[in-house]
Amino acid sequence: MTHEESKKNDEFDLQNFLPFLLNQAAEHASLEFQSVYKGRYGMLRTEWRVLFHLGLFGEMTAKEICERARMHKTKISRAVAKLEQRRYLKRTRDEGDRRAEWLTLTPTGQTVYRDLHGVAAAYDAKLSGLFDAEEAALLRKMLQRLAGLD
Amino acid sequence: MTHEESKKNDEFDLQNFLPFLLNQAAEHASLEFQSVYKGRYGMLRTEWRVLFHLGLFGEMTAKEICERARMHKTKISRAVAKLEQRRYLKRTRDEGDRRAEWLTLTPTGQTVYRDLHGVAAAYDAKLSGLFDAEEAALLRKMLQRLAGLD
DNA sequence: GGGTAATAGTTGATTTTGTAACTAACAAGC
DNA sequence: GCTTGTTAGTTACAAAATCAACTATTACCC
Repeated sequence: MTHEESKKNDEFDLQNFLPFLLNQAAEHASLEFQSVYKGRYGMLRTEWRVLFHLGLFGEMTAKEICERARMHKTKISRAVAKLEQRRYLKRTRDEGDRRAEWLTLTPTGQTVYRDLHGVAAAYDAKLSGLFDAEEAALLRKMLQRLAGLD
Repeated sequence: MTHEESKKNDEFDLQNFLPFLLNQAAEHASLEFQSVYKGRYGMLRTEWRVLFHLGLFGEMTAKEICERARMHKTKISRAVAKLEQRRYLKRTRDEGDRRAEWLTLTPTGQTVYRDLHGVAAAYDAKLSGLFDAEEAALLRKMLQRLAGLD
């Protein structure tokens, strides 16, 4: 059986398997933007995400970032350490519960955030521009559903 | 400024940033299925993908899998080694070009593939079932576009 | 209040991935 | 047919992700 035949017999092929497709799209969509925060600031994706959360939501604890970003706490812990080391954020112990600490961006961190936020917004617009407005809105809704975010 | 306020002021928020959304959806969608191939056969995602390619397309070289799956050749190389070790596939040198080798599933490999293929198809149907038919078709088309697969 | 369990966050060991350099085989030009 | 360049695939080393165990603190509850 040739490749073409086996493809035809199979109505379920790889190009249509949603987990695979989603992964390909996600990887591809991350690539271009990744080169910006990596290139300009030597940041990892984990670090970018933490920075982005703090920039968007203001003061947060590591635990809150875990939940929102759905990342493991060890990843957060190391990303926070790196961002602190670069003076992008500062930590403040919660005096009410001394296990927790509040994270906020320093002025430097905010500058970096604003820069990257701008790039991100532009890139998002570029991606959205592949579709017309209703399609793009529908896409977001479907992705949120698939991600279990609704 | 409270979290809610800062969210409202920002028309561009994280829940709508496509690379983030895509990533969340992809991770979430992979999770359930991942537990099957991991749990039943102790396979990694890379290995599952190679197995899937060979099952769907028949005989292939590592290079062809690289291109189709968009995975780096070292990942393929290691996944192939693992699958061979478990006797899921066998390699045959191409006598025309002795650098290349053809990979095919063994009967054992085919059995595993058929099992996982069934699970994957069912899971895909479940995910697609979150939307009506046209929406699901549109979603696939949009993801292919985002992935640069069209 | 003392013991047990739970929680926030960190650290260390293991596994997996990514990057570069490598081997072996082929190709092209002269 | 020898040199140079390219390609298929592997291996070695560095970077990063995962998993388990750990510290410090708080909550429960008898």
